[in-house]
Amino acid sequence: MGGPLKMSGKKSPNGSRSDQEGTAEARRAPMREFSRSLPMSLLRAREAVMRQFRPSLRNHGLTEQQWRILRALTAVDTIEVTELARVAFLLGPSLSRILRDLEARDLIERRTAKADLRRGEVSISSKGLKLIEAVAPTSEAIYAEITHRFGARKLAELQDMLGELERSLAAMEVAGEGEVEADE
Amino acid sequence: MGGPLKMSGKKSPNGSRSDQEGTAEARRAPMREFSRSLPMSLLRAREAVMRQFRPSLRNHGLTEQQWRILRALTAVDTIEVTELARVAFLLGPSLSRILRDLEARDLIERRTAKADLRRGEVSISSKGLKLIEAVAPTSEAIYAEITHRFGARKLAELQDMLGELERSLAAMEVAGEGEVEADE
DNA sequence: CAAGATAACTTAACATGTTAAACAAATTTC
DNA sequence: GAAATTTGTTTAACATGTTAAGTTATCTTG
Repeated sequence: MGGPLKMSGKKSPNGSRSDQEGTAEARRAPMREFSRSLPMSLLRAREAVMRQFRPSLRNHGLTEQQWRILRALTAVDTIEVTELARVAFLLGPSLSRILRDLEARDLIERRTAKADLRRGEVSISSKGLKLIEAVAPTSEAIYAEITHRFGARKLAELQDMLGELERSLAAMEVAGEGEVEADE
Repeated sequence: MGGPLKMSGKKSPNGSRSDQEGTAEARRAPMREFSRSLPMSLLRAREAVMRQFRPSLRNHGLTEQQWRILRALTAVDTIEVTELARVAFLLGPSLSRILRDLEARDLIERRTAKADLRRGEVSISSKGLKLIEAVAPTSEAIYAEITHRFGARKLAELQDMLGELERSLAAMEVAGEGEVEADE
């Protein structure tokens, strides 16, 4: 996304452009700057990784998000919907739909908290656990292969940087550019 | 995703809910391993970045993908649909729908190639260009702020690593775990 | 050149992303 | 303690992700 923009028209990225690029620079190396933007880099990298996992998940009838939820549930006894949304990194509405489906497939169980009737408590079912156990070996193998190819050291370093990036932006308040609409 | 799994001790999912502390390891550090997986790290990092841009885009009536397309179009005179899908990193069906919408809003122009009637050639309209120019300043400011907060040096380093990760996985053939279905 | 195979899109169908609104249960206020 | 507000979750509505199938045009072969 927001990579440095150069409005079409005059493009003098750096002086001394003696090549015959003229207006055709685009044809030569299309989208150089654009494809290098941080959001695009992150998107492509993630897709490259997920592309490895999706086929295996699909063979077990799971989407990436469904897997994230079941995977998260294996680490806890029960968990509240909101907390589950946080750890599985899903928005409420998506989670709500997926839980409905997973419950219908008997992969999870659900009840309402007695202390607070608004809250729902979710846990994985034995059937869901079996499914996870069936998928896990392949997933682990793929993850190991990725680690091997990229290098364990570098992988750790990358994840450190990603975490740092997150923290760097956590405090950055999002400016909606106008549209302030007087508080009420 | 596929981070090393640890099937936390069998937690008798159904019935016998008496031991409310049994496998408490979970309560202690929920989702430590899971949240550290590479796909989750990439997803969270990207979301942290995009969260900064979305409000501004939204104020201009653009989604992230629509912006990507228009942004890509500013760098070329015209481009074929397939090539556009590649640079904007969108799947054909998504692109097809979005182009239909952008054309209806007169933000892009479209014609079929005379040499090959299957191919569609797309270009940005003057209206689309004006829109881009209206959004660009804010986007650039946000990108600059991100660069400043995280550090230009580190940002470049991060993008290098992401590119390397992509290349590492490019050749890794995706194993669908069985399901070989005899070739036809 | 006509049938078969490819290629470039587009449609279809289902799942999720994203924002807004609805709802019901708790909490706060006056 | 009832009205107003907040909180936890779900619905709704629209846009995109993802895979499969459909369409039309081009290329390959025999």
